[in-house]
Amino acid sequence: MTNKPSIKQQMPLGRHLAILTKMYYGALSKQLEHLEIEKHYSVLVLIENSEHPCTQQFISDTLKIDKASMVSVIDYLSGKKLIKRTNNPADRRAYWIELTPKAHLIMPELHEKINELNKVALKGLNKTQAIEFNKALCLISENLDNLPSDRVIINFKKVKKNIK
Amino acid sequence: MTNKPSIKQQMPLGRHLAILTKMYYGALSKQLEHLEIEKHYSVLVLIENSEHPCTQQFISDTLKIDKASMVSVIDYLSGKKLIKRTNNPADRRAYWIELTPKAHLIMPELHEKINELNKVALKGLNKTQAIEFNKALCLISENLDNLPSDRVIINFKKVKKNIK
DNA sequence: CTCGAATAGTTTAAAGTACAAACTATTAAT
DNA sequence: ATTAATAGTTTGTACTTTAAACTATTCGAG
Repeated sequence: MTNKPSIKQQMPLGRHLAILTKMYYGALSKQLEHLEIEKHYSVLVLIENSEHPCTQQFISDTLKIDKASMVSVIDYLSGKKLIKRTNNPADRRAYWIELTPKAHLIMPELHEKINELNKVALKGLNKTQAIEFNKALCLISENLDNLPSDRVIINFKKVKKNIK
Repeated sequence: MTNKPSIKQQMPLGRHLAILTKMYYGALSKQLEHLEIEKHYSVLVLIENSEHPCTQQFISDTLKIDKASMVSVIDYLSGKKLIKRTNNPADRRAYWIELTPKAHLIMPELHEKINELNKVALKGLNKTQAIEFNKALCLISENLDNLPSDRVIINFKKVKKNIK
Protein backbone atom coordinates (compact mmCIF):
# COMPACT_ATOMS: atom_id res chain seq x y z
CA MET A 1 0.00 0.00 0.00
CA THR A 2 0.89 3.62 -0.35
CA ASN A 3 1.33 6.00 2.54
CA LYS A 4 -1.75 7.41 4.25
CA PRO A 5 -2.42 11.17 4.04
CA SER A 6 -2.34 13.55 7.00
CA ILE A 7 -0.37 15.83 4.70
CA LYS A 8 -3.05 18.38 5.36
CA GLN A 9 -0.67 20.81 7.03
CA GLN A 10 1.13 21.09 3.73
CA MET A 11 -1.97 21.19 1.57
CA PRO A 12 -1.72 24.19 -0.74
CA LEU A 13 -4.17 26.92 0.24
CA GLY A 14 -6.11 26.87 -3.03
CA ARG A 15 -6.65 23.15 -3.00
CA HIS A 16 -7.50 23.25 0.67
CA LEU A 17 -10.24 25.77 0.00
CA ALA A 18 -11.52 23.74 -2.92
CA ILE A 19 -11.70 20.57 -0.85
CA LEU A 20 -13.48 22.31 2.01
CA THR A 21 -15.98 23.85 -0.37
CA LYS A 22 -16.74 20.51 -1.90
CA MET A 23 -17.07 18.74 1.42
CA TYR A 24 -19.19 21.48 2.92
CA TYR A 25 -21.63 21.54 0.02
CA GLY A 26 -21.72 17.77 -0.07
CA ALA A 27 -22.68 17.63 3.60
CA LEU A 28 -25.13 20.49 3.25
CA SER A 29 -26.93 18.97 0.31
CA LYS A 30 -27.41 15.90 2.47
CA GLN A 31 -28.82 18.04 5.26
CA LEU A 32 -31.13 19.93 2.92
CA GLU A 33 -32.06 16.92 0.87
CA HIS A 34 -35.79 17.34 1.11
CA LEU A 35 -35.69 21.08 0.47
CA GLU A 36 -33.93 20.54 -2.85
CA ILE A 37 -32.35 23.95 -2.79
CA GLU A 38 -28.84 22.64 -2.69
CA LYS A 39 -26.28 25.36 -2.75
CA HIS A 40 -28.72 28.14 -3.55
CA TYR A 41 -29.58 28.58 0.07
CA SER A 42 -27.18 31.51 0.11
CA VAL A 43 -29.41 33.42 -2.29
CA LEU A 44 -32.34 33.03 0.07
CA VAL A 45 -30.24 34.04 3.06
CA LEU A 46 -28.96 37.10 1.25
CA ILE A 47 -32.44 38.25 0.28
CA GLU A 48 -33.69 37.66 3.80
CA ASN A 49 -30.85 39.63 5.39
CA SER A 50 -30.89 42.49 2.94
CA GLU A 51 -32.50 45.69 4.11
CA HIS A 52 -33.24 46.85 0.60
CA PRO A 53 -34.91 44.99 -2.25
CA CYS A 54 -32.38 42.86 -4.13
CA THR A 55 -31.92 42.99 -7.87
CA GLN A 56 -30.40 40.06 -9.69
CA GLN A 57 -27.38 42.21 -10.33
CA PHE A 58 -26.92 42.84 -6.64
CA ILE A 59 -27.18 39.15 -5.79
CA SER A 60 -24.81 38.42 -8.62
CA ASP A 61 -22.22 40.90 -7.34
CA THR A 62 -22.51 39.89 -3.73
CA LEU A 63 -22.37 36.14 -4.17
CA LYS A 64 -19.98 36.31 -7.13
CA ILE A 65 -22.27 34.32 -9.36
CA ASP A 66 -22.13 35.69 -12.88
CA LYS A 67 -25.34 37.14 -14.12
CA ALA A 68 -25.97 34.59 -16.85
CA SER A 69 -25.87 31.82 -14.26
CA MET A 70 -27.93 34.00 -11.95
CA VAL A 71 -30.82 33.77 -14.39
CA SER A 72 -30.87 30.00 -14.02
CA VAL A 73 -30.66 30.18 -10.26
CA ILE A 74 -33.51 32.68 -10.03
CA ASP A 75 -35.56 30.64 -12.49
CA TYR A 76 -34.96 27.54 -10.41
CA LEU A 77 -35.92 29.12 -7.10
CA SER A 78 -38.91 30.77 -8.76
CA GLY A 79 -39.99 27.40 -10.05
CA LYS A 80 -39.88 26.10 -6.51
CA LYS A 81 -42.04 29.06 -5.47
CA LEU A 82 -39.44 30.28 -3.00
CA ILE A 83 -38.82 33.68 -4.57
CA LYS A 84 -40.63 35.87 -7.01
CA ARG A 85 -39.62 38.62 -9.38
CA THR A 86 -41.56 41.84 -8.97
CA ASN A 87 -41.27 44.85 -11.19
CA ASN A 88 -39.27 47.76 -9.96
CA PRO A 89 -41.45 50.73 -10.89
CA ALA A 90 -38.45 53.05 -10.73
CA ASP A 91 -36.42 51.05 -13.26
CA ARG A 92 -38.25 48.86 -15.66
CA ARG A 93 -35.08 47.04 -16.65
CA ALA A 94 -34.66 45.62 -13.19
CA TYR A 95 -36.59 43.23 -10.99
CA TRP A 96 -36.83 43.08 -7.28
CA ILE A 97 -36.32 39.58 -6.05
CA GLU A 98 -38.37 38.78 -2.98
CA LEU A 99 -38.99 35.77 -0.79
CA THR A 100 -42.43 34.21 -1.04
CA PRO A 101 -44.50 33.32 2.03
CA LYS A 102 -43.52 29.71 1.39
CA ALA A 103 -39.86 30.68 1.67
CA HIS A 104 -40.48 32.59 4.88
CA LEU A 105 -42.01 29.43 6.27
CA ILE A 106 -38.98 27.28 5.60
CA MET A 107 -36.31 29.82 6.53
CA PRO A 108 -36.25 28.85 10.21
CA GLU A 109 -35.64 25.24 9.30
CA LEU A 110 -33.00 26.30 6.82
CA HIS A 111 -31.16 28.32 9.43
CA GLU A 112 -31.40 25.47 11.87
CA LYS A 113 -29.90 22.98 9.44
CA ILE A 114 -27.11 25.36 8.51
CA ASN A 115 -26.32 26.04 12.14
CA GLU A 116 -26.26 22.34 12.87
CA LEU A 117 -23.81 21.74 10.07
CA ASN A 118 -21.65 24.69 11.08
CA LYS A 119 -21.54 23.41 14.61
CA VAL A 120 -20.21 20.10 13.33
CA ALA A 121 -17.83 21.76 10.88
CA LEU A 122 -16.37 24.12 13.46
CA LYS A 123 -16.22 21.60 16.30
CA GLY A 124 -12.98 22.09 18.17
CA LEU A 125 -12.89 25.84 17.66
CA ASN A 126 -14.05 27.96 20.55
CA LYS A 127 -16.17 31.04 19.98
CA THR A 128 -13.19 33.37 19.70
CA GLN A 129 -11.41 31.10 17.28
CA ALA A 130 -14.52 30.75 15.15
CA ILE A 131 -14.84 34.52 14.96
CA GLU A 132 -11.16 34.87 14.11
CA PHE A 133 -11.59 32.28 11.39
CA ASN A 134 -14.51 34.15 9.89
CA LYS A 135 -12.57 37.40 10.03
CA ALA A 136 -9.70 35.74 8.22
CA LEU A 137 -12.08 34.57 5.49
CA CYS A 138 -13.38 38.11 5.09
CA LEU A 139 -9.90 39.54 5.01
CA ILE A 140 -8.65 37.10 2.38
CA SER A 141 -11.78 37.76 0.41
CA GLU A 142 -11.04 41.47 0.37
CA ASN A 143 -7.38 40.93 -0.41
CA LEU A 144 -8.19 38.83 -3.44
CA ASP A 145 -11.09 40.94 -4.57
CA ASN A 146 -9.06 43.60 -6.26
CA LEU A 147 -6.58 41.28 -7.87
CA PRO A 148 -6.47 40.80 -11.62
CA SER A 149 -7.74 37.33 -12.41
CA ASP A 150 -8.51 35.11 -15.34
CA ARG A 151 -11.07 32.50 -15.91
CA VAL A 152 -9.69 29.15 -14.87
CA ILE A 153 -9.33 27.04 -17.96
CA ILE A 154 -8.06 23.53 -17.81
CA ASN A 155 -8.80 21.87 -21.10
CA PHE A 156 -7.49 18.40 -20.40
CA LYS A 157 -8.55 17.13 -23.73
CA LYS A 158 -6.20 19.17 -25.89
CA VAL A 159 -3.18 17.16 -24.83
CA LYS A 160 -3.78 13.48 -25.29
CA LYS A 161 -1.95 10.84 -23.39
CA ASN A 162 1.40 9.81 -24.67
CA ILE A 163 3.15 8.15 -21.78
CA LYS A 164 1.84 5.10 -20.05
CA MET B 1 -29.17 51.84 -7.32
CA THR B 2 -29.19 48.92 -4.95
CA ASN B 3 -27.33 48.80 -1.69
CA LYS B 4 -23.62 48.04 -1.75
CA PRO B 5 -22.39 44.80 -0.14
CA SER B 6 -20.06 44.58 2.84
CA ILE B 7 -22.40 41.87 4.08
CA LYS B 8 -19.37 39.64 4.22
CA GLN B 9 -19.65 39.16 7.96
CA GLN B 10 -22.96 37.45 7.36
CA MET B 11 -21.89 35.50 4.32
CA PRO B 12 -22.84 31.86 4.85
CA LEU B 13 -19.79 29.66 5.41
CA GLY B 14 -20.34 27.47 2.38
CA ARG B 15 -20.72 30.33 -0.02
CA HIS B 16 -17.80 32.12 1.56
CA LEU B 17 -15.57 29.12 0.93
CA ALA B 18 -16.86 28.85 -2.63
CA ILE B 19 -16.14 32.49 -3.35
CA LEU B 20 -12.66 32.31 -1.88
CA THR B 21 -11.88 29.19 -3.87
CA LYS B 22 -12.98 30.84 -7.06
CA MET B 23 -11.08 34.05 -6.41
CA TYR B 24 -7.95 32.21 -5.35
CA TYR B 25 -7.87 30.02 -8.43
CA GLY B 26 -8.68 32.97 -10.63
CA ALA B 27 -5.73 34.89 -9.26
CA LEU B 28 -3.46 31.87 -9.36
CA SER B 29 -4.24 31.05 -12.95
CA LYS B 30 -3.20 34.60 -13.75
CA GLN B 31 0.05 34.10 -11.86
CA LEU B 32 0.77 30.79 -13.53
CA GLU B 33 -0.43 31.85 -16.95
CA HIS B 34 2.63 30.80 -18.85
CA LEU B 35 2.98 27.48 -17.05
CA GLU B 36 -0.49 26.43 -18.14
CA ILE B 37 -0.93 24.08 -15.25
CA GLU B 38 -3.84 25.98 -13.80
CA LYS B 39 -5.21 24.32 -10.74
CA HIS B 40 -3.26 21.13 -11.12
CA TYR B 41 -0.29 22.62 -9.39
CA SER B 42 -1.44 20.83 -6.24
CA VAL B 43 -0.78 17.46 -7.85
CA LEU B 44 2.80 18.47 -8.53
CA VAL B 45 3.24 19.80 -5.02
CA LEU B 46 1.83 16.63 -3.53
CA ILE B 47 4.14 14.40 -5.54
CA GLU B 48 7.11 16.57 -4.66
CA ASN B 49 6.35 16.51 -0.95
CA SER B 50 5.51 12.86 -0.73
CA GLU B 51 8.15 10.61 0.76
CA HIS B 52 6.85 7.55 -1.01
CA PRO B 53 5.98 7.05 -4.67
CA CYS B 54 2.43 8.24 -5.37
CA THR B 55 -0.15 6.12 -7.08
CA GLN B 56 -3.08 7.76 -8.84
CA GLN B 57 -5.29 6.35 -6.15
CA PHE B 58 -3.27 8.04 -3.45
CA ILE B 59 -3.35 11.40 -5.22
CA SER B 60 -7.05 10.91 -5.77
CA ASP B 61 -7.70 10.23 -2.08
CA THR B 62 -5.49 13.00 -0.80
CA LEU B 63 -6.70 15.77 -3.09
CA LYS B 64 -10.30 14.51 -3.19
CA ILE B 65 -10.36 14.30 -6.95
CA ASP B 66 -12.31 11.26 -8.07
CA LYS B 67 -10.26 8.69 -9.87
CA ALA B 68 -12.02 9.03 -13.22
CA SER B 69 -11.13 12.72 -13.29
CA MET B 70 -7.68 11.86 -12.00
CA VAL B 71 -6.99 10.03 -15.23
CA SER B 72 -7.57 13.24 -17.20
CA VAL B 73 -5.40 15.25 -14.87
CA ILE B 74 -2.55 12.78 -15.06
CA ASP B 75 -2.92 12.57 -18.84
CA TYR B 76 -2.79 16.34 -19.04
CA LEU B 77 0.28 16.73 -16.89
CA SER B 78 1.93 13.82 -18.71
CA GLY B 79 1.23 15.55 -21.98
CA LYS B 80 3.01 18.61 -20.66
CA LYS B 81 5.96 16.37 -19.73
CA LEU B 82 5.73 17.35 -16.08
CA ILE B 83 5.06 13.90 -14.68
CA LYS B 84 5.43 10.37 -15.93
CA ARG B 85 3.84 7.08 -15.11
CA THR B 86 6.27 4.35 -14.24
CA ASN B 87 5.36 0.75 -13.59
CA ASN B 88 5.24 -0.47 -10.06
CA PRO B 89 6.98 -3.83 -10.25
CA ALA B 90 5.33 -4.96 -7.03
CA ASP B 91 1.81 -4.35 -8.30
CA ARG B 92 1.25 -4.33 -12.00
CA ARG B 93 -2.17 -2.75 -11.65
CA ALA B 94 -0.70 0.43 -10.25
CA TYR B 95 1.57 3.16 -11.55
CA TRP B 96 3.96 5.32 -9.70
CA ILE B 97 3.54 8.92 -10.67
CA GLU B 98 6.80 10.84 -10.66
CA LEU B 99 7.96 14.33 -11.50
CA THR B 100 10.07 14.66 -14.61
CA PRO B 101 13.31 16.63 -14.66
CA LYS B 102 11.39 19.38 -16.46
CA ALA B 103 8.99 19.56 -13.54
CA HIS B 104 11.83 19.71 -11.04
CA LEU B 105 13.16 22.66 -13.01
CA ILE B 106 9.96 24.67 -12.73
CA MET B 107 9.06 23.76 -9.16
CA PRO B 108 11.07 26.61 -7.60
CA GLU B 109 9.25 29.12 -9.78
CA LEU B 110 5.96 27.48 -8.96
CA HIS B 111 6.60 27.74 -5.23
CA GLU B 112 7.67 31.32 -5.62
CA LYS B 113 4.49 32.27 -7.46
CA ILE B 114 2.32 30.49 -4.93
CA ASN B 115 4.11 32.16 -2.04
CA GLU B 116 3.69 35.54 -3.68
CA LEU B 117 -0.02 34.99 -4.05
CA ASN B 118 -0.38 33.67 -0.52
CA LYS B 119 1.43 36.70 0.80
CA VAL B 120 -1.10 38.93 -0.95
CA ALA B 121 -4.03 36.77 0.08
CA LEU B 122 -3.02 36.63 3.72
CA LYS B 123 -1.95 40.25 4.00
CA GLY B 124 -3.18 41.62 7.29
CA LEU B 125 -2.73 38.35 9.15
CA ASN B 126 0.39 38.03 11.26
CA LYS B 127 2.32 34.78 11.36
CA THR B 128 0.40 33.42 14.33
CA GLN B 129 -2.93 34.27 12.79
CA ALA B 130 -1.95 32.68 9.51
CA ILE B 131 -0.99 29.51 11.32
CA GLU B 132 -4.23 29.54 13.28
CA PHE B 133 -6.14 29.99 10.05
CA ASN B 134 -4.43 27.03 8.47
CA LYS B 135 -5.11 24.93 11.56
CA ALA B 136 -8.75 25.87 11.37
CA LEU B 137 -8.89 24.76 7.74
CA CYS B 138 -7.35 21.43 8.70
CA LEU B 139 -9.75 21.01 11.59
CA ILE B 140 -12.84 21.75 9.52
CA SER B 141 -11.54 19.43 6.87
CA GLU B 142 -11.31 16.61 9.40
CA ASN B 143 -14.69 17.42 10.89
CA LEU B 144 -16.39 17.22 7.53
CA ASP B 145 -14.42 14.26 6.27
CA ASN B 146 -16.42 11.60 8.00
CA LEU B 147 -19.79 13.15 7.36
CA PRO B 148 -22.29 11.56 5.00
CA SER B 149 -22.49 13.63 1.86
CA ASP B 150 -24.19 13.63 -1.48
CA ARG B 151 -23.12 14.75 -4.84
CA VAL B 152 -24.24 18.31 -5.29
CA ILE B 153 -26.90 18.27 -7.93
CA ILE B 154 -28.55 21.44 -9.01
CA ASN B 155 -30.45 20.65 -12.12
CA PHE B 156 -31.80 24.10 -12.92
CA LYS B 157 -33.20 23.01 -16.18
CA LYS B 158 -35.88 20.68 -14.89
CA VAL B 159 -37.97 23.51 -13.53
CA LYS B 160 -38.55 26.08 -16.17
CA LYS B 161 -39.35 29.66 -15.45
CA ASN B 162 -42.93 30.50 -14.73
CA ILE B 163 -42.88 33.85 -13.01
CA LYS B 164 -41.47 36.93 -14.60
C1' DC C 1 -34.09 67.34 -26.12
C1' DT C 2 -31.40 63.59 -28.18
C1' DC C 3 -28.21 60.43 -29.47
C1' DG C 4 -24.71 57.38 -27.86
C1' DA C 5 -23.12 54.85 -23.91
C1' DA C 6 -24.20 52.14 -20.07
C1' DT C 7 -27.06 48.90 -17.47
C1' DA C 8 -30.50 44.86 -16.11
C1' DG C 9 -31.62 40.95 -17.62
C1' DT C 10 -31.95 37.03 -21.17
C1' DT C 11 -30.54 33.59 -24.53
C1' DT C 12 -27.39 30.69 -26.98
C1' DA C 13 -23.50 27.99 -27.82
C1' DA C 14 -19.24 26.15 -26.46
C1' DA C 15 -16.30 24.36 -23.27
C1' DG C 16 -15.22 22.75 -18.71
C1' DT C 17 -16.25 19.54 -14.91
C1' DA C 18 -17.93 15.68 -12.10
C1' DC C 19 -19.45 11.25 -11.53
C1' DA C 20 -21.78 6.72 -12.08
C1' DA C 21 -21.29 2.57 -14.37
C1' DA C 22 -19.22 -0.74 -16.95
C1' DC C 23 -14.83 -2.41 -18.23
C1' DT C 24 -9.71 -4.72 -18.12
C1' DA C 25 -6.05 -6.39 -15.69
C1' DT C 26 -4.20 -7.78 -11.61
C1' DT C 27 -3.91 -9.10 -6.77
C1' DA C 28 -5.81 -10.73 -2.32
C1' DA C 29 -8.44 -13.89 0.42
C1' DT C 30 -10.78 -17.92 1.79
C1' DA D 1 -9.21 -22.34 -7.27
C1' DT D 2 -12.70 -19.57 -7.16
C1' DT D 3 -14.41 -15.19 -5.62
C1' DA D 4 -13.88 -10.60 -4.11
C1' DA D 5 -11.38 -6.49 -4.12
C1' DT D 6 -8.33 -3.03 -6.21
C1' DA D 7 -5.81 0.25 -9.78
C1' DG D 8 -6.71 2.29 -13.53
C1' DT D 9 -9.49 3.36 -17.93
C1' DT D 10 -13.41 4.52 -20.87
C1' DT D 11 -17.86 6.16 -21.86
C1' DG D 12 -22.04 8.59 -21.37
C1' DT D 13 -24.73 11.85 -19.04
C1' DA D 14 -25.72 15.68 -16.69
C1' DC D 15 -24.21 19.84 -14.32
C1' DT D 16 -21.76 24.36 -14.53
C1' DT D 17 -19.52 28.40 -16.22
C1' DT D 18 -18.64 31.78 -19.45
C1' DA D 19 -18.35 34.72 -23.60
C1' DA D 20 -20.96 36.93 -26.77
C1' DA D 21 -24.86 38.64 -28.86
C1' DC D 22 -29.32 40.30 -27.84
C1' DT D 23 -33.66 43.33 -25.94
C1' DA D 24 -35.33 46.84 -23.30
C1' DT D 25 -34.54 50.65 -20.67
C1' DT D 26 -32.11 54.45 -18.45
C1' DC D 27 -28.33 57.76 -18.03
C1' DG D 28 -25.61 61.64 -19.47
C1' DA D 29 -23.08 64.95 -22.19
C1' DG D 30 -23.77 68.44 -25.32
